[in-house]
Amino acid sequence: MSESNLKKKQIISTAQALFWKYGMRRVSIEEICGVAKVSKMTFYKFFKNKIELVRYILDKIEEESTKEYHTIMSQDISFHKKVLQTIDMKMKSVDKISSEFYADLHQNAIPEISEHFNNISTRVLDLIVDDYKKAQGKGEIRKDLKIEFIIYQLNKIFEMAGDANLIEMYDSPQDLIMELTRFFFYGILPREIDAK
Amino acid sequence: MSESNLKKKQIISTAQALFWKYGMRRVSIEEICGVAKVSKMTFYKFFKNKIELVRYILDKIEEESTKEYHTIMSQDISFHKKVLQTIDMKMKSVDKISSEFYADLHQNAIPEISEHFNNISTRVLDLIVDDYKKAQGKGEIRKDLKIEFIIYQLNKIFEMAGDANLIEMYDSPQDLIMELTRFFFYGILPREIDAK
DNA sequence: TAAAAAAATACGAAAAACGTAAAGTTGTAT
DNA sequence: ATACAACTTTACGTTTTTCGTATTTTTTTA
Repeated sequence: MSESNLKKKQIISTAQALFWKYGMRRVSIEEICGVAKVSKMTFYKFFKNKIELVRYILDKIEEESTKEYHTIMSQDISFHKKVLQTIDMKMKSVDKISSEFYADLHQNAIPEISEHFNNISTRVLDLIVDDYKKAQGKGEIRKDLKIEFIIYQLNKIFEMAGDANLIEMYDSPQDLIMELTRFFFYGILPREIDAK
Repeated sequence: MSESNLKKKQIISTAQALFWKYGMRRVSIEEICGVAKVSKMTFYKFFKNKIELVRYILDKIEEESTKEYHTIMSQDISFHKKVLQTIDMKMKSVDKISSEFYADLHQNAIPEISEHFNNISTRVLDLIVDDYKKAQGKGEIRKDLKIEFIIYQLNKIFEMAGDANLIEMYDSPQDLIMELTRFFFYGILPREIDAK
């Protein structure tokens, strides 16, 4: 009973990571099992097939992402800190939206799933965009930046934070995340403080 | 004779794009033909099989990337401008190194090809890293940034510039590229100039 | 309009992925 | 020690995908 949930979680998290990168069409059940170190039989103990697995993952994402988002944004702290918290929180869980997964859901069109996915992502994104636009209005974000662009960059951070090629450049994944975060805020140019 | 080369180029560039995103294992010949709008027979007119295609692409990359790089860096202009030129030039051709393609070459290990690829990428990267470190020494880049991180971010720019989801946020791909470039240099925070 | 190039169709063979069954392993609680 | 549950391993037949080629039809170009 304690074990069975662990295996299920292994399946889900690796499937999520693989789907994210490659879309679901390109990822086989056998590959998921291989990476998750779970036998095929165990997979079929939990999920009828790949589509059921995707449905499950999407449901999970919907629940988590809306809950997480509201927790962060309802706090009474600066926008800058909220962004940092967003990054920190998302870092712990696997991220929600990837362009590959997204594209696959759109193109392959298992109608029920692709519709479900659209509902989730648009709802969540609308919330975020709204808050960021307010922050931009207050001068907390460069005015000549498109907010949608920022959201996109935020998502990219999580992709990159999981990139093995990048991780191995640093002593720890945490160091990489800090670098990514600083880059997100400041770009590559020296800041006035540094130049001093 | 004029047409045949065009078809070949279509095959190569789409294959390159697909391999880049998904690695070669996940991309079938039929898929390449479909996207490139070329019949399968035409494919086999030019290449014996997938491996031969990959070999051809790698050879092409080696030649192009070293040549391009030297052209840019031998000029007598500021580092900042060289970076802009690098971005501009790479933008025109498909980029060289992608993490997926890279990972696939490493793992699947068709030994001859994977070795060849390693030689190319390390040689090119060493050149770039060297120049960027010099620039950092001169204070043209924030000192607390790892140079390898910058190279990685540069590569990401080209990935993102081809992302359909991002492109459709902007009036033109050029606008997107400019946004990406500004983000690369300045991050999201307001600059002193703007704040004024 | 004839020749060349490419596409479309069709096909058998090979490989990969699917889904299930049965037997073997491991850990664990009694 | 034993019985039980979770999981793995092995094996297998089926379906799907991909491969590579042959043949016919369409398009291009000279």
